[in-house]
Amino acid sequence: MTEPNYWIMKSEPDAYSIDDLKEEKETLWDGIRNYQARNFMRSMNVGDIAFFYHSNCKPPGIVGLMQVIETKLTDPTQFDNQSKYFDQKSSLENPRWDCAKLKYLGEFGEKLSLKEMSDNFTAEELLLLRKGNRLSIIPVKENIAKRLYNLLGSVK
DNA sequence: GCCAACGTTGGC
DNA sequence: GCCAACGTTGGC
Repeated sequence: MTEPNYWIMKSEPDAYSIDDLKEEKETLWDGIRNYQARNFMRSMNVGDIAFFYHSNCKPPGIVGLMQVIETKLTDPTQFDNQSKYFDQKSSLENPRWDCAKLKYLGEFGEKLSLKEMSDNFTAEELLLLRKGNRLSIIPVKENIAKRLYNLLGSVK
């Protein structure tokens, strides 16, 4: 077994929160409509670890941990014209968007807020962790993941 | 509401 | 391919 890759995956808790995932146990991470984020998701492997980040809330920060359990799945919402993620330019023969399936691993005792992250990482590292706000999926190097673990403690 | 830091679109 | 205009994300 090779070492897992680490990721930060963002979601607005109003749309989908760690509590939702805890209840469902696993979820299809669909609705990604940014090519760079999609490509990151395509490079995920089963067994990879993802930090669940709550965005657009007070305070924003990392709240829990997930694991990739399935990859290279077609995102069904692109074909659903009732969905806000419907993509007219995508076709069944040549789907444009795909997604991964994630399972719940646990919740951290305390949220690691963006403020605390900025206190513990250099500006350059923080930029990598946030990608200028725009990406909902971000790769995390192993040494950074270890430091996040140290700040977060273990999941419950 | 403001702003930074992008991505996307479309005319040329 | 260039570039202006516009859209999006998300913190503050």
